[in-house]
Amino acid sequence: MENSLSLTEENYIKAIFQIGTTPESNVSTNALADSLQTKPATVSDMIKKLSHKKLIFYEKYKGVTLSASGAKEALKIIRKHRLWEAFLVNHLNFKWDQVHEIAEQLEHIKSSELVNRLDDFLGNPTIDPHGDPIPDANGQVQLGPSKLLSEMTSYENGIIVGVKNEDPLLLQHLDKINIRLGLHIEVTEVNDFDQSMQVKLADLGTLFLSEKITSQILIAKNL
Amino acid sequence: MENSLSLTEENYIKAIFQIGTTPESNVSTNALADSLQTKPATVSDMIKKLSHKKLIFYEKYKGVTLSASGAKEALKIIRKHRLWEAFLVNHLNFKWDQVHEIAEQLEHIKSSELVNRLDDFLGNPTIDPHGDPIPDANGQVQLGPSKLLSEMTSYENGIIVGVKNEDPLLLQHLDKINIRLGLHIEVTEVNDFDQSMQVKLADLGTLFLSEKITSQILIAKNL
DNA sequence: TTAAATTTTTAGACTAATCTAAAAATTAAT
DNA sequence: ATTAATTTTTAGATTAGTCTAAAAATTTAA
Repeated sequence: MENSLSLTEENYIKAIFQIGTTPESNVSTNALADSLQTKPATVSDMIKKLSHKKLIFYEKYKGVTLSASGAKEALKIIRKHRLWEAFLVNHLNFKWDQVHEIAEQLEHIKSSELVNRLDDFLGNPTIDPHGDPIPDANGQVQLGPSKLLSEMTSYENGIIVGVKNEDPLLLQHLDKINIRLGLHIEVTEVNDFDQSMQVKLADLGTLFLSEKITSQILIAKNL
Repeated sequence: MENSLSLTEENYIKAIFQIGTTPESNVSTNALADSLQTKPATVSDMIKKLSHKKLIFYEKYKGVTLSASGAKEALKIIRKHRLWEAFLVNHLNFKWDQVHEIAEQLEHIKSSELVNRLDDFLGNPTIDPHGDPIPDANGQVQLGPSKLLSEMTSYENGIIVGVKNEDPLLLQHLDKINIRLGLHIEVTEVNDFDQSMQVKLADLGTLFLSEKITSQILIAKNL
């Protein structure tokens, strides 16, 4: 139980969470160095440390992924960040573009009691001032209302949260083309004639989908 | 202008401010080590650093005193600490004995905009939940109502904030026995028969005062 | 007023987080 | 399928803050 993270460790965990488009996707050393404004060598060292603490999975030269406990920590930090942003905007009259930097500091304050009371004080909001969802005390995210993939246009993106229809033939087809719940998806192109789509799936590249399929897939806004 | 203090430096400055009963009194290395739960050797090193930054005055083997800029920093930290405590108790329903540890973290958040907006949000309180005064944005402390030294009883203490009477003979006498404004004073004993008092003055030791004198001296609660 | 006790400082070392420069592994390109 | 370019890791140093042990200065007490 004696495992409270340092400020630096928290920042690494959060960055890994935010860079990884899906929980499975590997985050590269360079991407992390860029995001944290530090050098790849530094990241390499820290990765070893976090890996040793079992917060991330790591294979040399292959990037990192959060473990279950790592993801839990990330969600706690994001929860705090977004609750504080809500406080700053809703009660201290900050503009929504002024709160990020301050919330970056406040997110590291350690006291679950404080976070939960703040949550209550704010009326248990589900989204922050930027519209991003606020994880609850258990790390659960209330995803926004989902819509059909077929209703989306180019450049829109989100994560796959469900299928409208349980037809085994459809589900088997989706399995075959590697579409599954939780995947990040972005619409690349929509064909005006038959509404077929070109989409990009995290880590799985480009795919063509007919309207018959896109009209069965539910998408929600990503974290 | 590039002189933002580290968390550790802030804690040293605050401890020096709080241990020194008066702005002039020297704070010893050991007292600081005790207060900060560290070792004298560590304090010795940090003292050199703070001295070099001109936040404190330091003479080897003679303890330290805050400089003007050091005192300003200390007041900023204390202001933040007490404002956050007020927020935690008045708006998040914490009990007054639960807020210190959390405020110890919150006091280090850097944003004067945040502090001032928080101050406004709280209605510009002048005391925190423990009755301690909250410095304003300029570091000015609104001292609580003063009372006569003659109205105090054993163990009560405070700082000398005024004299009721401007009689030169009285003032000269006070000068002679080293009593002056700003000094911390504690009542050691009160004589039931003639109301004369034994008092302890910061750094000046014990003194006997007749009721004629104690009834002229105004005391306010110390910081 | 000299000796003993205490306080403070110095010396040398350790850890966490960082850096630069160079080596090693992977990926891309001819 | 080699070579070139890129990415990642290692090696060796650096800084802030800390420690222990020992030396030096100050204070207290016989």
